[in-house]
Amino acid sequence: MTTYDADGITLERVREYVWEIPREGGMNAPARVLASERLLDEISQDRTLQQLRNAAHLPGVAKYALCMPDGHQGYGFPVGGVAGIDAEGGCISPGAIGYDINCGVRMMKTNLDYDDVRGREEELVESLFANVPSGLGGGGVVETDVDTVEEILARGMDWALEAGYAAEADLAHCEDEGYRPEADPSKVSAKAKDRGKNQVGSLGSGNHFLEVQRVTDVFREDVADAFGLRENQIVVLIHCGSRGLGHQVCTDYLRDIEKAHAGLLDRLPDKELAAAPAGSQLAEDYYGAMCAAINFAWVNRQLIMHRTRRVFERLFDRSWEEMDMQLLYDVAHNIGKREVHEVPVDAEGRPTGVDEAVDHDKRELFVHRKGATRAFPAGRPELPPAYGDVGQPILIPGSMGAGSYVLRGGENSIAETFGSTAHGAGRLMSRTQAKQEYWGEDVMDDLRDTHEVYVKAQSGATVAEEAPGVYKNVDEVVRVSDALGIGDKVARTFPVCNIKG
DNA sequence: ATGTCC
Repeated sequence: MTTYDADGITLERVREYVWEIPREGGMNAPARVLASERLLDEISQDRTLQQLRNAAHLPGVAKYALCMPDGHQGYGFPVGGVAGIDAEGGCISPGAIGYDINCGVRMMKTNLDYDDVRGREEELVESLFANVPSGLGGGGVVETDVDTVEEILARGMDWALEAGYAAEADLAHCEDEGYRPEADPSKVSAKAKDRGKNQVGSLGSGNHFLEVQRVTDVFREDVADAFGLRENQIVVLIHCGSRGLGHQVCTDYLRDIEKAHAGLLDRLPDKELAAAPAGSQLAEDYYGAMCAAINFAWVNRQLIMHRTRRVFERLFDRSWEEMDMQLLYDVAHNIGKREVHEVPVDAEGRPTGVDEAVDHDKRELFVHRKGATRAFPAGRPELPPAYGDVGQPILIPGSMGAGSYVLRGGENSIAETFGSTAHGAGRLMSRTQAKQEYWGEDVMDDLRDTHEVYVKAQSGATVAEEAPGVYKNVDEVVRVSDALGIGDKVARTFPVCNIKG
């Protein structure tokens, strides 16, 4: 058997690009890493593998805990981690969903070509930067009150439609139609709502951005046609989350769960994995609050897209409808969701690790995707009609120097990964290390001079933190996803201009 | 990711 040794953790090679940490000790299931050896070399440099092994200790983990090809260490649970956990006898863990609840990305199409924007990049980047709120702290497209925040939390994209910031088609092209009906705004703290009220329609900071891109390659012509993508087309990618509101929801519930379920926590290898048992009051309350923060993030991205349409209308002197600025899709990167999957079950019929299975059956799970994208294939009823025959669009932001990818949900994703794939290139180094290696102005000069990419940011430090060199090779991440049949390559894009916090 | 410690 081929094995891979990584500082105390031995992985067994199951087949090409599939590595397994066998079940041992307190693990409730094995763990799997989906990666090439080259990516595994990078993944094993930080605490990702330990965190993945720890995640397999969560009660009710079904089949195996997973790490996607872009995985790196996060708070308690890897970014790029996926766990399907029994929604009846298992648990829900905020750290396995992430602080930035429904951090995600959407792509808006246009009927413009690269030639239409060439020579006007600086005008475009200045206008976007002036009109789309970004950076740490407050300031959004809408600055509102707690009552309106509660409406947004309860109704998601439906609020944006009624308030005149969205078209019907925008709702249809979001995961879950931009609305989680289980949202319970009464379970979101006053402090979280207060942080959110002046951040509706704001990018934030860190790796969040708005990028105008051009399509450079099409790999699957039939799928690209169904998605409405073609070479040289201008598209806009928006990456951001639920800002201070979602962060506060995570903070609030981590604190409460640690206290109320200390017994469960004592049996876990890492305090950061704090989890609420399925069926407990805190599990229900956190789920309702998390769904509300998910709704908030969809509205956030919608308002940024709405403002982007206005900027394009002024610059190109046409209506957004005339420029066919339609939403391709909005995908969540950091969410937990009740989904039914076929899983191994034990003699009592409870979801279990793949080794202990006496049977397989459909069970409701809390699917935790943290830095991972849903990747449902053709035929799934959750997909919008336009994508029902080809699979859902998956958006994989790369870096400012490498470009990004559009994939489609692969045939094997349901069986292999609870219907999931990677969410980006994945960091290679910490933000602190990035700021030691790079200087923002130099990164911007280099991108402009060598790639004709125009960047404008609130802070030079943010540009240094997001320099192309801090990311893994996105081509390699996508190659593995495609080879495993969990997310198939459809098209590639390259930046034209980028604004960030 | 994040009013990067109430």
